[in-house]
Amino acid sequence: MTKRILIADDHAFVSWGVAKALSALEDIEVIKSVANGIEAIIEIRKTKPDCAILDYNMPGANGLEVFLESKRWSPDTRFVLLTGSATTQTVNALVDAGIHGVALKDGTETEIIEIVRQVCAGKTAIGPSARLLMRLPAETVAVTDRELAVLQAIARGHTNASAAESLGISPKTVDSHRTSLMRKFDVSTSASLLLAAVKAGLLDPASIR
Amino acid sequence: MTKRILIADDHAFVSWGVAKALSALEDIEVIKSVANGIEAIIEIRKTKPDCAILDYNMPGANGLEVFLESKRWSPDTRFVLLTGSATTQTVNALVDAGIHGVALKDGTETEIIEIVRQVCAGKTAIGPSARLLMRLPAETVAVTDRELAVLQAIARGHTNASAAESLGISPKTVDSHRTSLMRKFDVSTSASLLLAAVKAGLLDPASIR
DNA sequence: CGGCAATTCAGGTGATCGCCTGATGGGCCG
DNA sequence: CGGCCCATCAGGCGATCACCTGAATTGCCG
Repeated sequence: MTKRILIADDHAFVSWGVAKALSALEDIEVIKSVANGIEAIIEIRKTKPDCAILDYNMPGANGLEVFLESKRWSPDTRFVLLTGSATTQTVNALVDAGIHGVALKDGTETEIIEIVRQVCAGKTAIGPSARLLMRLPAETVAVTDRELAVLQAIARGHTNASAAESLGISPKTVDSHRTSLMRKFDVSTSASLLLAAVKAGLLDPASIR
Repeated sequence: MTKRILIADDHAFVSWGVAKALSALEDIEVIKSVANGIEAIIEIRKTKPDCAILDYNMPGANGLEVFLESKRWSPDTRFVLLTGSATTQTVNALVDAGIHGVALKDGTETEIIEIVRQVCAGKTAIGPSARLLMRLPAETVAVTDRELAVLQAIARGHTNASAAESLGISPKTVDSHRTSLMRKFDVSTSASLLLAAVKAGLLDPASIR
């Protein structure tokens, strides 16, 4: 029985290469390639493929969002994350959300093919390189909602006082959260706190402002 | 006459996909694929290909470093940058350095093929998407050597005083440079200064510490 | 129900920052 | 040679930060 596969990746080379690789297999047919998250959700809902290969970084919606939304509309579709820049947090979030397979783009082409096959066969498959990421000293800093809000306010250039105003709370509360964050990240200045947050994947420099 | 091409990319899918695409052409032969910068330099020096396709982000040495080093040993080789995450600064640096072609990975496969063909033919080719990047409001903030040193010190968590000590200058001098930087970046806190520097490509969060 | 964590806020203190003016010397360029 | 920029440093001042203790409220989980 031929498996119908959808590929969602905004990098033409990757989707093209993967499509070529998978098309060479007899029991697999690539029915669609899309280049952004929104389109991926729409197409998965419409075509209900047996398997969807998702990039994480896509315009419109990221891999996690596509996965969560799409599986509501196409519960029988199995999902493989194929990402180039995966952090421990990203992989963990995807696995926690129940994704069926994870592969990194720096793996070999046989690696992803094998993962897709296994996932299509109903198994769960985490690629060796992705598994390595998960084993890493989790370095997971638990940040609460309000702490994150304060973090983003500081990133926008706010002082304690102006951040307080924009969040509608007392400057002292902002101070509390900021101090708490600095303790968690083991830094002693707001400046290096931001850098640490960027490194931890909590802040995206490009998306501020 | 068949062109001998080398591909350097640490993403297996990309190098594999590009190799497949180029191999389909009659007058092109992919003689080698490498996955890191050091290996790229060695192989280019050894094989002296007609054309080398370089990723920017690679372990060992980045695309710019590979280009600068390799052209000394193989002056007749023509170089194409193929990158997924290009900033205005990156592209400009490469073009300034005299690279022959620039293509982004989010382009179509025909785009890169066309660029490689043109570069092999002796022309200079900048892909449409890369050209778009260069047209962007250059947003180039000129930073002096000492300012950059101060910036990195702050990024490492130093205060004015401790940064001064590590640089062997007066705290007041550090203060001057930091103030000057904040003026240039149009921010009013050290924290958002760091974020702005990251956005501008002057700091790499991953490489601090 | 009782502990626990998150969130909120207060008061206080010393260190540091952000920014100002102003000065000195070196290097480059027309 | 006279600007001009860079790097160096000084003094000073008000705002802000970094960090402390302590405390009230809420909601969740066992």
